[in-house]
Amino acid sequence: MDPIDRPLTDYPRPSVAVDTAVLTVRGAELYVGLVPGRPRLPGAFLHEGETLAGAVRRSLAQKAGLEGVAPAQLHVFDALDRDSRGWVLSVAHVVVVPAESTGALELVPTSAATGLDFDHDAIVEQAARWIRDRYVDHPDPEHLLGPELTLRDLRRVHEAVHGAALQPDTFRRAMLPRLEPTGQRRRGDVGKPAQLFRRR
Amino acid sequence: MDPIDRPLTDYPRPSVAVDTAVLTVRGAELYVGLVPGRPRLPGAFLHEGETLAGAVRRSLAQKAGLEGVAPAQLHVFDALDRDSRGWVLSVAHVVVVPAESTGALELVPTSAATGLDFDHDAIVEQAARWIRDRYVDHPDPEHLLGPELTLRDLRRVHEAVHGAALQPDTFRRAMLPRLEPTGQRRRGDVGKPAQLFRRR
DNA sequence: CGAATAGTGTCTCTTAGACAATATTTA
DNA sequence: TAAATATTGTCTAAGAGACACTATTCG
Repeated sequence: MDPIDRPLTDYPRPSVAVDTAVLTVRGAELYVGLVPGRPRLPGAFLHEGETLAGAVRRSLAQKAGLEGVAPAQLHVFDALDRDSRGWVLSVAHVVVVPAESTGALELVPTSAATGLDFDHDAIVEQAARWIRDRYVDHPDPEHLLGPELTLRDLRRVHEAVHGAALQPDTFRRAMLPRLEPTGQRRRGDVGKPAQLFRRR
Repeated sequence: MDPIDRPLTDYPRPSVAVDTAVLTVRGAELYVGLVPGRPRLPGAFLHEGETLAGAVRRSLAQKAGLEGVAPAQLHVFDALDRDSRGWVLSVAHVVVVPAESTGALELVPTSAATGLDFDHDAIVEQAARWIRDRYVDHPDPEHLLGPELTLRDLRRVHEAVHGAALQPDTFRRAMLPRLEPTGQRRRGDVGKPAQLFRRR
């Protein structure tokens, strides 16, 4: 009999956890949310009848009061000694939320999120790389901004995600083909009012 | 007590499997290796005390006689109904081997590898995307070719991976900065002998 | 008006892509 | 010599990046 067709009960099974890097942009920096008072990302064990994304949503709802997130998978961490309590695989996830919606999490700049429990340093690093890749080609794929945005708003987000200053004129020309002008302008600030755009 | 700190025994655990797309290039096409006589990728259940990469290596050694591969993770498939035998997560992997080293696997062009068991169609698709991304910027990151190669060899590989013809001159100029000339030429074929290069 | 921000013109440099020409081998 | 392949020259078009200039608002 082919091994893959043997009954499932023949095998001891690992515990499977999810751990999630909740990312957001505030000011000019990329932040990650930690469990209040602890140097670790929010996580939970996968329950029977639940998907991985479901476990992520449950853990974020419980630990941070966050609802309606869309988790993306990063990597499975499987080092045999990664958890002193036993055999635990962790499926790392990333979730991106607007700055107002970080719930009870403690925000720390990703660059300062080191010395975390388990292999959570590596998860933060992978999550930062993941969001950087996402924002190379698209204006705001994770909806960090509301539906109407100016090029300045957008550039601030990209600068925080990218971790470097961007030239306003080059950035504008790169993003314009992917934006829809609303015909409106944002008034009230000093300076020439900026056009408002929608994501295309 | 924080849920993540409860004893592990409180939770029912899933079975965890690995399933691997073994990719290679033969002629002008990208192939994937299937279990002989079955419409599925080689796979196995994760055993206690074993890493995921270890399980991949074990399954490929057992089912195909393949040794010394370096598996890369793609994605965890976790649909609740993906396996009729019960609760099974599958961690999809990809492995790239030279055309001579495909062991006992049955090679099928990736474009023709549809209608496979479980969610293996999706794994093949992701594996093909993965290798395409790997070969965009590097001459031969997965060592599909031997240590000494001509630009023609390299272009054939890229054409197979990319699934499209490439211009010899443009390709040459794109790859040259990433290659080390050996000073040797390959003789014996018709036409001007081509320079031999090494990966830099 | 002056400061601040938005937006455009334009120049340079690099690169991709294509076509053509030259170079060197085998049969 | 003819056919085949390697390699280089060169032109064009597109795009990134930088700098300077103009436009429009608030205080």
